[in-house]
Amino acid sequence: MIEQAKTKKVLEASRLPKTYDPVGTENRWQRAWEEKGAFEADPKGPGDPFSVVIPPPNVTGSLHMGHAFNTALIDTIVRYKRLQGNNVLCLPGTDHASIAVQTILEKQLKEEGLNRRDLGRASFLEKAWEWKQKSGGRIVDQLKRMGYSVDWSRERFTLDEGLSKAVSEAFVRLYEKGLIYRGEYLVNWCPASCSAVSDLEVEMKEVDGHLWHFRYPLVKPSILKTKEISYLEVATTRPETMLGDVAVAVNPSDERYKDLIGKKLMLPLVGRTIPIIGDSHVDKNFGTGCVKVTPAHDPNDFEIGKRHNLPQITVMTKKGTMNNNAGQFEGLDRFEARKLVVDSLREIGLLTKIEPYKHSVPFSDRGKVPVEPLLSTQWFVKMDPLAKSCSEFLAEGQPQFVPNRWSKVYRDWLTDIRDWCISRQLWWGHRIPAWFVVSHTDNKVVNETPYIVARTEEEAKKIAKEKYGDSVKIEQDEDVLDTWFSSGLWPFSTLGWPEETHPDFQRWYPTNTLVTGFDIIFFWVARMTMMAGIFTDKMPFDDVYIHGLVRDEQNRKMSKSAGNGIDPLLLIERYGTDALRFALVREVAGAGQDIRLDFDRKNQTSATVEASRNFANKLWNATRFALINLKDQDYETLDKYDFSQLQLTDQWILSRLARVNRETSNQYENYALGEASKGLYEFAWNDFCDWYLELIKRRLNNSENLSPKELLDQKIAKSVLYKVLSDLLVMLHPLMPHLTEELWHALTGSSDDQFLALQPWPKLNENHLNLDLESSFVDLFASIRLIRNLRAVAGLKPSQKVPVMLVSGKEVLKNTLKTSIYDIAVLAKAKEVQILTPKQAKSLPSMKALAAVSGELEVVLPIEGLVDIASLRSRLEKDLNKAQKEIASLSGRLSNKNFVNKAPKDVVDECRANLIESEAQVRLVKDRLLRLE
RNA sequence: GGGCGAUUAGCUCAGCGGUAGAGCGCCUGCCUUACAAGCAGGAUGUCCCUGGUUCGAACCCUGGAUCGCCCA
Repeated sequence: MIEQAKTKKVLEASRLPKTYDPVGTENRWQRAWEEKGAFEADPKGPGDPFSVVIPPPNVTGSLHMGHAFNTALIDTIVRYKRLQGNNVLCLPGTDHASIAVQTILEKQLKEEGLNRRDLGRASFLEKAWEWKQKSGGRIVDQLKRMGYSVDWSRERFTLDEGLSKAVSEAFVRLYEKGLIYRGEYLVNWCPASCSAVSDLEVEMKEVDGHLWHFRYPLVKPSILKTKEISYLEVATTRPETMLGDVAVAVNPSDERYKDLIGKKLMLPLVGRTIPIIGDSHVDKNFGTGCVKVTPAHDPNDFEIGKRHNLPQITVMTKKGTMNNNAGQFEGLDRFEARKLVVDSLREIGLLTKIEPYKHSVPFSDRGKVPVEPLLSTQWFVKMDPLAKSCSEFLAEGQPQFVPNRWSKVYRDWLTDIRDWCISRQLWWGHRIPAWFVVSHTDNKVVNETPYIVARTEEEAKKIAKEKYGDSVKIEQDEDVLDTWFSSGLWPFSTLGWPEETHPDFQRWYPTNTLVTGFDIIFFWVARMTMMAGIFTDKMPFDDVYIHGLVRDEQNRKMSKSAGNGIDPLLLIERYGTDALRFALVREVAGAGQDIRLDFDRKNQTSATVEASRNFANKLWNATRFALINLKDQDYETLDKYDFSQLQLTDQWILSRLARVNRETSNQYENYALGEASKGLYEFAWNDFCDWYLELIKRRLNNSENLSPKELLDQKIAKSVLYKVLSDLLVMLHPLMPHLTEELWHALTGSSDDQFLALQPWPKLNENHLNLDLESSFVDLFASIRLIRNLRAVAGLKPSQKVPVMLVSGKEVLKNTLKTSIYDIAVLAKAKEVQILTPKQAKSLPSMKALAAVSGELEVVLPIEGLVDIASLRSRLEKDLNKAQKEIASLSGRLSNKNFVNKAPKDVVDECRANLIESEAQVRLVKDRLLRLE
């Protein structure tokens, strides 16, 4: 019964359509994998653990090429490990993207004429969750369309309960270790999102600006070297900040000004008296050599201010408008104020010069507006101890970067690191687990208000009561944490941490490989290693595989704002997920390099992806061919036969198969995914389809009266065909999961609840490796090509069969040709094939036959009447020329004593052999040319 | 200013000490019952420039050019 059912299925499959239709197939398998929980991991399962956490995409996002690329790479590795029998966990999830989500929601509110404060925190968050439920699933669905073999039952979201608990736990522990502090510092303020951002979220951009020169009058004019000085001239790119100036600094070694140090200036427009100070950090050669000092609005000035104990005067609000310290400019936007300050200074004659000036301006990554350095009270993580621990791990090779050069980038960043501002003035995110004892400061939160850091409100309240009495009133900090704070915990928070006895954590932590782009090494990779170092005493992953960016067809970075993204879903619709995945992986060489994806915007086509789709179709048809021939189910496993019963052709393809098996698994293991895909492509298309399948067609031919020997031979061919194809499908599975799953089912007749994805990697049979045999097949193929080429030169019709004579004095070659005489006849469309020694050939009557020479093989097509003498001669002359050049080069090298003495023996031997061969060829070609006379 | 990467066929890229490769495109034939999304055959290169090391350099080392990225 079972046999019958199996047969029926295969028969159906043999009626596969001629072309592969990816979309339906892919959806079907994605559903099947998910429904059957094929990739759900079991911590008690067999095999060595192998775990990967995916870089959680932003919950607001939709699938772009970067995700597709990252997914293709991770999934290839993960599926390979599964085939290798590892106990694999690939854990998916998304992150909450504080700023991005909040920006979207506030925009929506604004359209209704509201802001978040009108709504209140609770209802704002309710709305945010609602929005997340609605749109957050999109990216997940799109990841599923990539065929991602992750464990969806373990999907996490950075704001879910467990991860939130991990975040408070991490915060509290860092605080208790003295690694988190709160204080008033100059931070990067993004006026667009009205929040502090970290240094990493600031992007320096070259901007065409101006350098404005102003005069600041001295309170009392001074005599310097008999010259009266009544003012100092300063130069600035940001005139509006002069309202907050508290000093002018000069270099103490600057002869022009050093005697003025300690004197006072009158700050124009404000009327404040400010000192002239000496600070060796001032660059004498920049501008006028006098620097206005605004500690509350410039990082360098902040440092100068600290060194000289200067006051900090903030002149702007958090919205980027001028505050009441700006006097008449209060209420103006900072850029409006800039204009008016300049105008005012011009009016009173203190503006002396405006020069065009190119300079770097910090922009907020998210808000896309210039960041304002602003004094503000924020929470910070002390980075030094964390970074130091990472550096120590790195010195021991942990983690291992692939390619290794990125470890230097990572290391350099760790060694020169500044503290991390982690508080954000937003609502969507992890609220900071700190409670202010507001009753202590008149029910207000001011810098002096004491606070309690605790895991929960109850815990905070308890501590507060103990310290401040029962009537104490506490209020939680309004702010949330940087999204990257929670992302930094991702590799262990997703596995159950802080509960370290969690089976997932026990089984799969630390994870094995992290796969991500170089653009987030600092943002994410380094944050994870730092957090893991302090909380788990381990690096969170062994290897970090760094990949590049996918660039557009003009090699530009794809970006939303430039609108040059190539939509992966469009390519999936058109060519299939497997084609896209294969195309992306195939472009990768080594790792870390950007790849360029070819794309025709007008027709929305991609030749690269199309080529991969064609490859998919090739496999589809190879399998169709197999199914048609295997429909009788009369093939066996190869161990049923004595290896010597197999034909050389079978032995050859099995040798190639074994070699590809070994090479491919090495490549997968070593992240050489591009190389693996190229190797499999070549094997599948060239060796298997172009040669092996063609070679066995003759044996598969079903004629009525086959001899027992022929029958056996046919059965063997079928068995080898089955073996090679089924192994190939397994090896290709990590790269083209859907197609191979489909074809494997068709080929093996496996039931629907069995998956190729869960099969073992084919066992490598070392005994099948036979390099000599492979090389003699290379000769055989070359001979066949030579005949085909001659046929083309002669303009023979494909249907026209002609006799062929192969002449060679080389025994090995002759033997190879002899055993394959029928194959040559079929593949080169020859009527009869004769293998002759040169002596035998000489004794034949001389004729103007079609002939060509390659090495020590001479091919003769004795078809006098049809020969186009001219084109034949030109071909032979070309060969002669080439061979003579070869001789010149080789004999040149061999006559060089240094070469013969110093080069390795095998190189010299090869050189000699080649020379002999070329000389033989020249003789043969010359002889042929003579016969054409 | 410091660092990194790239420069090889018309295009996209492999190769990284032993006579230059692939895919796409191009040219010529083919609907050869697995595949025209295919088959067979073919053409195409101062391997950016410059010195040097070496018997031998696309590959290693000097110096430079161009393009791109990161950090300040």
